Amino acid sequence: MKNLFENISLKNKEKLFKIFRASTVKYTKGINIIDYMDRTNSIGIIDSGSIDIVQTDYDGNETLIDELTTNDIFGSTIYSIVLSDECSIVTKENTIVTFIDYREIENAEFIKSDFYITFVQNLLAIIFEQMSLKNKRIDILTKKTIRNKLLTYFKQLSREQGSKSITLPFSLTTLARFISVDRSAMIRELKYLKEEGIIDQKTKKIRLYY
Amino acid sequence: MKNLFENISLKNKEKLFKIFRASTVKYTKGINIIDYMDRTNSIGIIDSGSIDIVQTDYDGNETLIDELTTNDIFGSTIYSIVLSDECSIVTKENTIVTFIDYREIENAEFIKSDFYITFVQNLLAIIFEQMSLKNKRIDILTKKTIRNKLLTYFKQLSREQGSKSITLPFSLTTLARFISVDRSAMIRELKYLKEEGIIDQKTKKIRLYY
DNA sequence: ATAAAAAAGTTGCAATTGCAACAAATGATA
DNA sequence: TATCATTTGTTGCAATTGCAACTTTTTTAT
Repeated sequence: MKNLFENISLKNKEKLFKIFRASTVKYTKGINIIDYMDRTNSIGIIDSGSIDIVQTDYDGNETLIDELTTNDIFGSTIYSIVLSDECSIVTKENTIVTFIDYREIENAEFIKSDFYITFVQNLLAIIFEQMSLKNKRIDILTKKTIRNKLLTYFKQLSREQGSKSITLPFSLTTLARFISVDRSAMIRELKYLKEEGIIDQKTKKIRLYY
Repeated sequence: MKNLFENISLKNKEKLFKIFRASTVKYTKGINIIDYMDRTNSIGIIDSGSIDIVQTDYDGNETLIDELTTNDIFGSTIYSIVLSDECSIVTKENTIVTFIDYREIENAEFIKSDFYITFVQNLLAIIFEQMSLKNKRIDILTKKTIRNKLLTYFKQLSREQGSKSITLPFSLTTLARFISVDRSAMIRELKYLKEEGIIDQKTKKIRLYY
């Protein structure tokens, strides 16, 4: 997967940091990043680690909006909800984030230098990748039954991993949150799929017979 | 909303078209675009009109993957499913699409010219907008009840339109597809929300009391 | 190695939803 | 303005799902 500063020398990376008023920040586990960032014009790119985007309702209920990992992007431009008060961005582990000031993409002084163009192209590539991920998730979420959500997800993984035998990239608990269904209901549905001989499953190892 | 060729002169637009091997194509209603496009390296941007992205299963079932309108972007880079055989892109009305060869973003000869940079920035702005839309839709789709899906969507609209009195941008039938629930069940839920005094609704006009 | 924490798996039950099959209202078109 | 098409609205019913309240297994940390 592409890195934001791929093919850019350390020296030029430093220049870019100046242009974009960028900063790289290390957070420990359980920090609410939003307290530390300029809410309006920054986008953050995760260099390593992972974060949750959590929305808290008026009555205290917490909804997991998104879980982000390496190379994922967040910021008010992308998550319009972040602008609102109810939202928090919490690190799940030690996490390194690079913030850039989005406005500077439009008025940088080094705009015609090679490294600037490389940077914008890297950013574009990352965002395309992100778009693809979002579309895949929407493809799953629009399915009306847990069964179809699971089968859609498995098919995606099967295509990516090039095999009918796939390995889940995360726990079943996380999968349930990803496809936004009740965990116990999801495991029940997995049981049915096994009983009907449509799949074989043992924790994260799944074989598809369809 | 930004246009891909905003602030670019007609002359430079033509140059960009050459660089990106771009072409603008007009389709009449009901055409499957995918038959006409380079499947692997093009992205299409809708200048006007609208299209459906439809997936056809082995047993002939059609699933609406997405409905795209002006400035929406599609292509194998974004919709990985498009690569697969089961997917078709069908115009819903007379539609104008601009195709660009994505690879050329990386090796264009006019890479340091102003119009090239303007173009890439326009593209970036459109994609950020798209990302935001996708995130909003995911925010809705991850809610577990029709009621919460509706209320989440209404809240989004309310924020956008800056009022507790909102107007749906499309029909209730389309809304049901957008939030991916059964239409009759959705209308039933709207009825309950009205009975409980949480909203007022009459076709596309909705007033929020929460 | 063992305690603690997280994940996996089960089940009963009530609530929600999708589906089917309608009727009524609204909009478009010739 | 008559007709056709689309959208809106209704309801019964069966299937699916979420929720709660567990037990068991696996993983992590000291």
